[in-house]
Amino acid sequence: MIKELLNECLYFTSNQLAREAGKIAEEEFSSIGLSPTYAFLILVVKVEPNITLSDLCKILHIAPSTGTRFVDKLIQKGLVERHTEGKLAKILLTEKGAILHDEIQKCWDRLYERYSLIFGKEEGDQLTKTVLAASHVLRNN
Amino acid sequence: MIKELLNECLYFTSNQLAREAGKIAEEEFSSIGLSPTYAFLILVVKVEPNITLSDLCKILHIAPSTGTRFVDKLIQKGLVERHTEGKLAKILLTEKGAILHDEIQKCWDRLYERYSLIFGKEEGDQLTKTVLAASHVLRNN
DNA sequence: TGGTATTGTTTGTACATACAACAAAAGGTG
DNA sequence: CACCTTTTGTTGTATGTACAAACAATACCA
Repeated sequence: MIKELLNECLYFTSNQLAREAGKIAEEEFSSIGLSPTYAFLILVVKVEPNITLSDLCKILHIAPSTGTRFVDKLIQKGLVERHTEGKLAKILLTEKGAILHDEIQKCWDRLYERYSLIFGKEEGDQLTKTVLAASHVLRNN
Repeated sequence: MIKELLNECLYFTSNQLAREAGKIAEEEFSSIGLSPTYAFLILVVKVEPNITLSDLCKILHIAPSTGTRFVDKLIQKGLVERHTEGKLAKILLTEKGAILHDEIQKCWDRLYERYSLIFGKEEGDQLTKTVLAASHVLRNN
């Protein structure tokens, strides 16, 4: 059957996994009204204040244009600020962003627990490692 | 470091994997001017002519609205036809679509070979199985 | 028989994401 | 110093995808 054939395709299966994982992550982060990638962006900026846009994008594995758009939206929500210095755009949290950070951290912890509950902690960790390793292998062709 | 923490998050890693796998798939399918999911849609319709939209969506794991949009675009390209019967929308290939199907099949085979080359056949297959299983586990909570 | 519930599809709208083109600044080489 | 190249960021535009609402056809039930 065609369905089985599709299930042997990594493009197909990895997209499915990402979408399922995404649904759960969105659920967990919905309480703060941000989707997961935005939340992660704030986590990164909290740890690395004054980070440049390009470094931020590298860490989050998003394209620079995507990074600009995300920052724009978070500025609109009053959660981060952009300080342009020469050609560099440095990002940092506003007070409001700093306050929200704690909530985000909690969501993140809950998300991890939820995955652990579903897969079992050991296996969940193993899965994540496997998936990460695979994406690295692909990136380096 | 924050990067390591993100790498322990399944949402994050699975999205990365999907995007990397997607890049390669898009490369392979670019010769026919379709992105992978459209190509898969044609594969499915070839095997299951007169399939209903909803069955198609189930097999491809996309939302019905997405399916409608995809079919619209493929009709525009003259590759599939939609025959509405009562409340059912049945999809089938046009002649042009049928001709393209062979090319798509070849792209698909090449894609599989390419993943196999990168990961090794055994490990590639294993990875795909693991990823599929994980997405199933998530789907059933 | 008529009314309501269910199912299947489409449309409006929105979002995450990317690429290509551009602008602006920085750095290097003559 | 002046020019070219590289780096960094932003904007225009496009794509894949989804959700919710609207719509349409059918099924069920009193």
